[in-house]
Amino acid sequence: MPLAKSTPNLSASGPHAVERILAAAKDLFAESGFNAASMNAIAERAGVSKANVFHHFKSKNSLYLEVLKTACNEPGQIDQLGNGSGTLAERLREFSQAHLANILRDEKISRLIQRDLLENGPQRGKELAEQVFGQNFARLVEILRTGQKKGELRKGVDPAMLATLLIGADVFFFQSREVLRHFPDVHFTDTPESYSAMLVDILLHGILPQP
Amino acid sequence: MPLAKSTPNLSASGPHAVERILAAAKDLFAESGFNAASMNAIAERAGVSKANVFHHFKSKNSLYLEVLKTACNEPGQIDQLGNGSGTLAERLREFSQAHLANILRDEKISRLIQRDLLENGPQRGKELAEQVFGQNFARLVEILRTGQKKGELRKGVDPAMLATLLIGADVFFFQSREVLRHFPDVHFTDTPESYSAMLVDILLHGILPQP
DNA sequence: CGCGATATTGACCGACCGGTCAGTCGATGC
DNA sequence: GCATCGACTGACCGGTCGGTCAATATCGCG
Repeated sequence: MPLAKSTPNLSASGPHAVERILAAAKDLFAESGFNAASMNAIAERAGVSKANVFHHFKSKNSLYLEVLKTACNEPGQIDQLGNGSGTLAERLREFSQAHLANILRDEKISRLIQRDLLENGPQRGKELAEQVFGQNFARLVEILRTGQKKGELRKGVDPAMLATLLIGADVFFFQSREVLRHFPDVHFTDTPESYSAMLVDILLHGILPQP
Repeated sequence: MPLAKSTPNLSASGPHAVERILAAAKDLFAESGFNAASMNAIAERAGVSKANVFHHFKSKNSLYLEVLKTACNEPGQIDQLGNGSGTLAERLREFSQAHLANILRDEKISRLIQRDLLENGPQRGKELAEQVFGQNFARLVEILRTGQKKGELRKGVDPAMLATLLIGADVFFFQSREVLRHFPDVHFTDTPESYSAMLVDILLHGILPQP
């Protein structure tokens, strides 16, 4: 047995108990939801006793909130908006691809948030809007708005609507892949890049002939 | 006490027990999900004993499946695609508005399906694709494809992608209203018609200036 | 009326839930 | 050596879960 500094835990390997509990809780909450993920299961996966979980977190709900908080602050959730150079078309393509890749990479966190919003309704919706998504959404809208003032964007387009469409298309792709996959006409479920590319192409040029 | 025909039930008023159980189960499953909706609560809301629920449905899961089946076959879920007259623009506008209105009107069913897909994953995704959404999606794609052959639609556009975008935008609006509502830049959360209108406008003409 | 079938019920079961509690263990400071 | 403290544990609590069962109420039918 290797000697970690002060060998604080004897049950399972790796990091300290609190981190293992948080990791196990994140997995189980994301897989099964709040109710279906039992404290017994979380403790077992973390390699500690259930009582120890309650020693570190005063209740199941506080553990859940802690998981949510740390999950939302993980690196990778902050979207690279690509404020930098390039035409609007290039930047949008870049953003859409990066955004969709983020969602797919942190699938657990995405499912966690999706579940939370579904179960906790409007009240949680406000919290998520203000504390998690608000800043990034506002930044995206601002970028689009300045692009519109510089003439890169049509006058009649509402920047907030365009931002909603960009994000919503990715979110819908994420959570409906398993349905879309079985439609014979759909060929992009396994290549998110091509989905992003087609999305931005339609948004840029529209669907009417003769641009 | 009024004399209904043959007065089959003495507990609660209205339709027979089975229908009341199905209605109560639909409500509770949609509100709370499969696990959180207890058979006790369903029986209580239906005005019967829990044992009676198990008399009519052999298990909680079979009751759930029955609810899903009847819910998906309810009138109003079959989208009016507006095969009829009018330009492509008019028909798309019509379809998008009707589709979004359908989702919002049958909110319980929409939440039910959303929950089911989230909890039962890929396996249920296949069932939903084949038995519930497949026909309507294929019809929408077919309409778009014929429109493309008649030159109403740009060549480079993938009809399946456009259909996904049309449906996905509405679904995302439905399930993210409570978040979007709290973004100061967003003004369309209370007027789905304007959302649909802006959506179709962007899809038709794109976002670049000078069409 | 009586009789079989069906609808309905309250009492009950084992399993599991979130949460508590008394107490053990090992490190630290004096 | 010894008191103290946080990490940790197994046993246990009241309560709820899905599901069962024997008994009763009500029905359609001859």
